[in-house]
Amino acid sequence: MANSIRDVASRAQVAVGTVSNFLNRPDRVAEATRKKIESAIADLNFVPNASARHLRSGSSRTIGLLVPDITNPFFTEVARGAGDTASENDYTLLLCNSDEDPKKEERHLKVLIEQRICGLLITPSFEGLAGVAELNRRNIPTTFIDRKAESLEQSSVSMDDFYGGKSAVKYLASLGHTSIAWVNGPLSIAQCASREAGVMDSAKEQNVKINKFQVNQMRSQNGYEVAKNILESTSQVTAIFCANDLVALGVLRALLENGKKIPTDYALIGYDDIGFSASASIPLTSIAQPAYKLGALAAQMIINEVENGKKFKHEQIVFKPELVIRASTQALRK
Amino acid sequence: MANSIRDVASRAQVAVGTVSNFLNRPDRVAEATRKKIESAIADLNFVPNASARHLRSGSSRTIGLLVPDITNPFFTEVARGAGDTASENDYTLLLCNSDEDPKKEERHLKVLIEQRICGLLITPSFEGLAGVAELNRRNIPTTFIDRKAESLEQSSVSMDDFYGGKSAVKYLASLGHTSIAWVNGPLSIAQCASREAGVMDSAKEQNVKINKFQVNQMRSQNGYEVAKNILESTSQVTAIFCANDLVALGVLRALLENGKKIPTDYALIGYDDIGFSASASIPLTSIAQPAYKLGALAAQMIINEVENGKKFKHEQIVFKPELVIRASTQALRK
DNA sequence: CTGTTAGCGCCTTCAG
DNA sequence: CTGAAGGCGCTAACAG
Repeated sequence: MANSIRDVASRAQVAVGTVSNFLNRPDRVAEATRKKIESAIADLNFVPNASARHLRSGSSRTIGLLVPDITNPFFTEVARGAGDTASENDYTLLLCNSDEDPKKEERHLKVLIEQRICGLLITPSFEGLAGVAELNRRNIPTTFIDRKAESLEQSSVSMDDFYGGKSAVKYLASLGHTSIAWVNGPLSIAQCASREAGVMDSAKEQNVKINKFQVNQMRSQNGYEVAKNILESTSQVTAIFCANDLVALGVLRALLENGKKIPTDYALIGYDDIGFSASASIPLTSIAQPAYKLGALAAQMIINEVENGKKFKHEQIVFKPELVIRASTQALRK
Repeated sequence: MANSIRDVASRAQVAVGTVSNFLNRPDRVAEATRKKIESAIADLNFVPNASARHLRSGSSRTIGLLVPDITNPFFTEVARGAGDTASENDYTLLLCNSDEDPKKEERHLKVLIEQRICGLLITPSFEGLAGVAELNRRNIPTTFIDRKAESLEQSSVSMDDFYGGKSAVKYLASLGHTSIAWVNGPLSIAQCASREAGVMDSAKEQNVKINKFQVNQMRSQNGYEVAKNILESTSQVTAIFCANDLVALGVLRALLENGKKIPTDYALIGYDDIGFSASASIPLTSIAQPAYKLGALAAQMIINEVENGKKFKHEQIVFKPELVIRASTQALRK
């Protein structure tokens, strides 16, 4: 068993309480004592036991982050941001991946409760998760990432998806495209629904025709598969807008395999601007979302909430995504 | 404060010990009592406190996973594998990303010790990390992932990098290539060194000429930048082998931008076979490593070690990577 | 099969 | 500024 605060105390010839003070409020202990304790700690290789600390103090200094797909670079960036911020504030981040599976999500939530996390960061992928309601009941602060909170009792850091959908279509219209394929994920995902609303709104404004296509999961393979449908569809689509980059990359691959030229035959736009999009063989035009920043800010907000308790004011922060133009789009040639 | 085992006991009209038994050895409690306890737990929404449990039992049922770059899909797959296995065995996985920064790595190691992890999974990116030695001193089992342990006192799950390097060159030689660019990362990384040894060995056997190029970090951008050097080099290289897929994807982009055709002008091979390689616009031939399996197996092994203590036999498991042929390579046309 | 009890390591009053 | 004592929630004997 590892050394405890008591071993340190006896070796430094002081009381345990003094060692505890040294650890938590060093200013309250005299210079001389401090030195004795320091060397005792070094000699014994003492590292405080987090469980004991949590148990006694009532605060775990641990925040949970639950993402639907750690395989998606967007979320790994979110996780990096949240992790770095947590570290800087001496919090531990517990990262859980639900793989878009509600069962796994619930299970992770249970573990997080067992760990008595003091705050949760989550990108909810399903409506009305029992687990999230549970967190609420327990008064564990929760902030949404990439999804606006409906309630003012809760913080969120999200993106303006309506605006994102709208600006992609607007941009394509400005290039002369009048018939656009829109490849979306399930409308049950709030982000997808908002982007679609933006798309349709802009289409109306710009007098552009939208052909809707749908994928069940927003992964590359799904994009690859749906591309067939686009190619076979009778309408003469000249541009394709996908609800995320993974899907767009899959579509891109399918198009190229079918001998299509990008951006000549089709203009292609993705969403998220993950790193791979810039380095794709045909660099992808995309709607950029500051993933790292979302994670970092969300972590900072929840830490503030945890530390300031009732004084804390909930905020719903919404960023505007940004169109990043690369080689996969160009003006329509008649 | 949340409900405790005591609240459950009093509501169910039993002793705390019985509730504890119910939680940990349900078979020792009678059917009737069990039901009473179950409903009390449900009524009170009781969830045991992990910290208290750990403190008392001496085991945290938490394993740490420290990776050098969570942004690399290879490692996110490793993490998925380890996380799933941990979950299945009722362990918690604490995932830490060092971003290839020794300082961050040491800091995370400290946190992991505070958490009293019962085992560590790590892909060491630097030699002689103080933190790892520290873990040893504390008798915390450590298993290496993707890196063979030198000591028989330690387990590891790794890949045969020599074989991987060798088989890529052999394959290219079989296609008729006699002059190959080999783009490697720092030789201080054990994997890179072994792959290079394999490359050189095979080159000698096959009578193939190797042109070495080097990147400082194994990311896409680095590959993109090094491609210039390859194009400008005087030797008439016809094939390029990169030490990982990220680098290869960067090279690919640079080549295409310079009007080169793949695989006609250059055959290109990567390493790792990350998901994006299959969906790259020119699907990449690659040396596949079963990342998910590495993570899952390593987690299983460390759990066995934790649970079987001294009886446990350390193993150094080495997988052979597999050549996956896709569109980026073809026989050399004279 | 169930109840009682003594801590696990630490923090926090509260006296000195 | 330092020291003694109580207890956070739980588990593991042990006694009944």
